[in-house]
Amino acid sequence: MKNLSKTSNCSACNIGIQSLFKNLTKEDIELIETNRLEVTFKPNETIFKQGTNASHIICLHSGIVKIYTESKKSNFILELVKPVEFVGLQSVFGDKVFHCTTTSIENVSACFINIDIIKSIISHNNNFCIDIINFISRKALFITNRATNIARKNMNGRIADVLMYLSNEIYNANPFPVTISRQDIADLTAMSKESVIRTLKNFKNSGIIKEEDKYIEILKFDLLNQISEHG
Amino acid sequence: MKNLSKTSNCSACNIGIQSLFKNLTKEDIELIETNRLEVTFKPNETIFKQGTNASHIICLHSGIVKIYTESKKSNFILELVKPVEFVGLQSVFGDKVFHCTTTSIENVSACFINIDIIKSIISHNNNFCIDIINFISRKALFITNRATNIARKNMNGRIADVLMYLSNEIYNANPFPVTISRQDIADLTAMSKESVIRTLKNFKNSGIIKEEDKYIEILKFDLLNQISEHG
DNA sequence: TTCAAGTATTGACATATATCAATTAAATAT
DNA sequence: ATATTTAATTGATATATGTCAATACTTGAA
Repeated sequence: MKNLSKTSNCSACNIGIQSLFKNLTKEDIELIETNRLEVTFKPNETIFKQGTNASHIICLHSGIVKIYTESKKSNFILELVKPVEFVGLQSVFGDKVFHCTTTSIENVSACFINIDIIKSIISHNNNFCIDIINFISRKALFITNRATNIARKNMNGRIADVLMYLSNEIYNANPFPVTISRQDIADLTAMSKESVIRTLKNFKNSGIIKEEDKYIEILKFDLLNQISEHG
Repeated sequence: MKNLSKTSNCSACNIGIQSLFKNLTKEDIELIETNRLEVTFKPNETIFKQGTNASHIICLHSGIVKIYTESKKSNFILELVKPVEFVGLQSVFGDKVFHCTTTSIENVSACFINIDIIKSIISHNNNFCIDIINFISRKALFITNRATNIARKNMNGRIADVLMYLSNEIYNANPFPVTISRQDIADLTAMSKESVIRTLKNFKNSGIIKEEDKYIEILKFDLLNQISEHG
């Protein structure tokens, strides 16, 4: 974890209509700009640790992170997050303690923003407030879907889900680079890594996917969708 | 589903420091008061249906409801909700469509509040806004824990969890009345109902719980906790 | 280039959990 | 009170998934 001089600015991050910053005033942005802390991480470094005080959120600037709950036995990855996106809001507002650990999967750069700054903007900027409500609501629905799919689907269905998730929502590519490990996929699907490997092998043998040079390509999207639905 | 004349008022519901109404002005409460629709349900009636438009939230006034995702194969109950509590906020703000079905378990009375009313209050009452952020954040963390526990624990652990959940958070009693079916417990724990029955039987035989006249009593709380942690 | 350490793969086997069918008990309607 | 439906229980069996141990493959360090 290395603290660098600022290589970016908030306005540059504030892209796309879905940004949480879209209703900030110039002064709000300035406030964040002067109070943020830009930090870089190499792969596999801990950004937030489950159980610690939630005093900051991050704005993920580059690189993918995983968010997971830890235990002695195993980890369960709730979601992968790609830039530009915020991490930690639920914990900050829900319990002041992080319920999950956040770890870099690739080289990551992120801005730490003290929660008091966010709260002070919330207290006078109503539109920002509404944006946060929408953001956290969408997170809640996402986790609802995750819970349901884990509870209901068999291994084939869960692997089908994770493949589409990686292609459609995380890497936005097909073929997509496999920068996560088999263990990560296991932790995403609540399976053992051996079962992940076997299921992927079956999918390859059935011509549903292809893997080459650390890239996976989805060949039969419809079939994958069907497997996701019916196991 | 029967539409009654109003038998309650919002101020009476607005009890306890954790209420979502605690920062509403007199005028805000009045606005809700005049626009709410009080409705009663017998057991097993649908209040919100998954997939339909999320135009209202409810304030649950009496009786317990279950919130679950449906599919051909099976249902997965995300949570039980007891009064006084709000239902539907995540869906309203996250996607405008209900991701879950809400069904009465007992006799239920609830007020339907149009989302436009809520939004109009949000737009001028910043403290209410913050209360909603906190509320939805806590929901998100709750589901996070549910997902994690389902993903990680074996049948014994999941049944231990559900027993403590019912006693500590839903019925607030020990012994507590079993107003939900074995199938409901199965849908809460992502198990088959036969496995639920067998696991409960084991717990009874081990003297961990006792069941009499539709009441379950937890006898060995520490042991149950241990089972929840270590399977 | 070789070595060491981690990661991926495979096969054999154990086990947890679901499914199916039959029976009993409880709730509801007639 | 009796019949009918629904829910709970039980046992036998099938199946999905995990575990363990051995081997191969990558990757980065020396």
